[in-house]
Amino acid sequence: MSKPSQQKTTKDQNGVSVIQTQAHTSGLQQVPQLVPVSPGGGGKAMAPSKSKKSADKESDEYRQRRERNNLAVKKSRMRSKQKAQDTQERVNELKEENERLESKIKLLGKELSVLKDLFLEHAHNLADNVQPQSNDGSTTGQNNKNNNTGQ
Amino acid sequence: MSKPSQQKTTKDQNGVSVIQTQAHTSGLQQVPQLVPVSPGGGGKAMAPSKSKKSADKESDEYRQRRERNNLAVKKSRMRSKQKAQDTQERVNELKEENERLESKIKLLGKELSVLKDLFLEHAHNLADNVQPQSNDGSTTGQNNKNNNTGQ
DNA sequence: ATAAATTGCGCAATTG
DNA sequence: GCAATTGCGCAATTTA
Repeated sequence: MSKPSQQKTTKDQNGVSVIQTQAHTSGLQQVPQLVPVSPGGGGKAMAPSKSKKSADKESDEYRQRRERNNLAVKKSRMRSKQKAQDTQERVNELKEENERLESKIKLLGKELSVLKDLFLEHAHNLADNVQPQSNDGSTTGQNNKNNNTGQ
Repeated sequence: MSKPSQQKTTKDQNGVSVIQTQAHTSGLQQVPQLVPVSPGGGGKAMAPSKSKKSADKESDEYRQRRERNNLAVKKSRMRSKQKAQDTQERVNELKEENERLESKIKLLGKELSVLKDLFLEHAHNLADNVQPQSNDGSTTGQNNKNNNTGQ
């Protein structure tokens, strides 16, 4: 998404950036104050006055644009962060759901197992009692042929 | 993941940076005006010379530290991004797994249903044939009492 | 006390 | 033209 353009790791593509902000803790320091101007090429040497519409710096226009952008940046970042958080939450939710589902599966498996056993038992009963009667009260011997551990 | 520490959302903990910015949204705007240094503390006014080891700027030390930090920052951000991506992937995986589990549940449910039906049928057969024999070849009437739609 | 890691922020180049 | 993104560097903090 969006090429990183060609911005090498050129250390300081910045050129200027610093305006005069800075100050800070360490006791502020001087002002960098530099005017970028174009580097080598055929720089147009526009007078420091207002060439055109004062697109230089300090321009009201400029300042305003910067501010707008800063705002947009902040917003964008906030959204980004939020999204990441949401994603994380989604992971947790899904994990929980997964556990629930697995529990359910286990349960169903057990139920199935029980029913199957019961079933087999009866089947055998029938087989054994092809001809009913007698055999006193034994609960019909339990046999164990198939352990039925499906899955 | 790392506490957000105590950084209020104070907007500009920066110190200065504000040039004249602010304003915005609602429209009001007031002049920021820098903060008057430390309140009660002992304001040490060290001359701009070399307060110790030239930790000012341009210092080799400074430059080196900056570079190191820049590197660290880059690394950190990369990791962060990667993590986010991984999280997203995890979401996808979990979603898939979820679907699989649900399928399995559905299947097991069906199996159970079948077995239960079969079971009931037999039970009824037995009940009807409390006294075996005769009754020719009818498959023992099928009754339908319980529809067994568990859960 | 120190170096590395994080985090908020502003700038500028791109994108859409 | 403008808002949204994105890479980058700075400085303040937090961790280790």
